[in-house]
Amino acid sequence: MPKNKYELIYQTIKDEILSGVYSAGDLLPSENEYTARFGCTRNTIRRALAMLTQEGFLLPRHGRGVQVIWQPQRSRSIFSIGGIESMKEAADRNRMPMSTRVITFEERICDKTLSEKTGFDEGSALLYVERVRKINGENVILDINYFLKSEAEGLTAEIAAKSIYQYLENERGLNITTSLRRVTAEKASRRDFRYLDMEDYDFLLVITGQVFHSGGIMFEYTQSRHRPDMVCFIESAVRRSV
Amino acid sequence: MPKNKYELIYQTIKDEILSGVYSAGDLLPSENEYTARFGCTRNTIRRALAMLTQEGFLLPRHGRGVQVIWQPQRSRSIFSIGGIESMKEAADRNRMPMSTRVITFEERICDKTLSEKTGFDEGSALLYVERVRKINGENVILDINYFLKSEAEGLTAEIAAKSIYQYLENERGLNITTSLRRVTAEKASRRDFRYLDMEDYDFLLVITGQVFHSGGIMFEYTQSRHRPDMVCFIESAVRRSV
DNA sequence: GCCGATTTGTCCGTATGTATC
DNA sequence: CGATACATACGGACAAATCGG
Repeated sequence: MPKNKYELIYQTIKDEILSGVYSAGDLLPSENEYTARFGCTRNTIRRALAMLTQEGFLLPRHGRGVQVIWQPQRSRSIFSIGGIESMKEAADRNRMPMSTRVITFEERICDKTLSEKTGFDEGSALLYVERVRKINGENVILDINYFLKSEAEGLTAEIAAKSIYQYLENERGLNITTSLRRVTAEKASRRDFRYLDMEDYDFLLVITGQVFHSGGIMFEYTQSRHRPDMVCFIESAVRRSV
Repeated sequence: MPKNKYELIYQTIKDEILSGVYSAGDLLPSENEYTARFGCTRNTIRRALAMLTQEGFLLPRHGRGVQVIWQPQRSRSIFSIGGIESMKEAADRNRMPMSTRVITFEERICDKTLSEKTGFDEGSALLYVERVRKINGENVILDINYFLKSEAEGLTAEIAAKSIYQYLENERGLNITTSLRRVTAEKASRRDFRYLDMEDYDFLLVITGQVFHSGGIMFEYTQSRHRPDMVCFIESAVRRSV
């Protein structure tokens, strides 16, 4: 349940777009019409519309109106990398049956090499977790995570099999905020072949990232290794003045 | 040269972060201090800071301040996929010598298969362009573009060798606005092997996208095929309420 | 081509809420 | 508890692009 007005408006309009109230190419009602409908100022409407624009749903045009964009690919998407979303949330969102198997759950101390790779301080106590994601009966994703142990206290292999984010947010009250992500393609390792159903692929789409919580410290380094036919999306890209 | 106040402030603060005026973990001056410095309202400051947050430079925390985030990966980055940027712009930004060779430049009519793949209407006249990007002496990127011919009138192979975006924006007055992008890993095709220096790789990182201009119509379908060691970035990802 | 209405874009000033210290 | 700092929201003004008459 959205608490803020702009979130409510954002969700309402987004639902209307997704349910097909407007078709592609249509102009949305004007901002002034929305202010009347939602009983707020243009600023608040504009904030909600800006979020939808950022996600690639809308194309606002000066003097004309705001157009809904046709998006052939969105329907086929499974995981988006524009937002932070746990695997469980993504699977739920797409109504896909997904199961998780924890293959490693152990403590590690951050050495120099690992520190340079992950950004954790040398000597930090970390939790190392490897999980295999099975979707539609196939093992297609290998997730590798390093958590800062001091921040993820109480995390167990049982919880990791369900949803770590849900535990951290609901039980521990952590607030996941922001992350940086890097996308690469990599040759599959022996470990990838061992745990994933690679079919005839010998490479992977790898998404690496750092996650910060609202306490301000980086508490997770994550790597998600996807079989290439598991497509990932950036919801939108916006051109800045150059 | 930024025309708007918020762009100027955004650039100024961004430059300060990049030049190391603040180090990682530091708190930025408060919004009120910035309003005094730039002579504007908090709204305008907040807009500039929001852009930097979106790009992953900042972590604002309620009641505390705005922290600069440490980013080990950014320094090694070449191309970002959070924004729309021409290859030439990215190369310039990173001060890397890049050259472009046009290997195909021809007209095609959109058939049913192509229409489903690209989203162009069946029967549309398209311009098909293939270009190889050489960076540091190596052919590492194969760019494949379909332009809507009616919108890219006057485009020539000579222009394609320099910068298509520059031509479209400056000469034709088109305004590139928004796009949707998809990231996959793909097996290299014979064409990839033929034109790229693949070393011992046999797969590519592929970024596919649709580009709209301010006229509201999709006028470009683009595919950028990168040798895997050419890393790409998403500048940031933000967690929404779930 | 001009004018006025509409619509989005930018910016201002202010008030209040809420988390942190 | 008060001071500070970010978060949300209000209301208004003017600019700039578009469109119909």
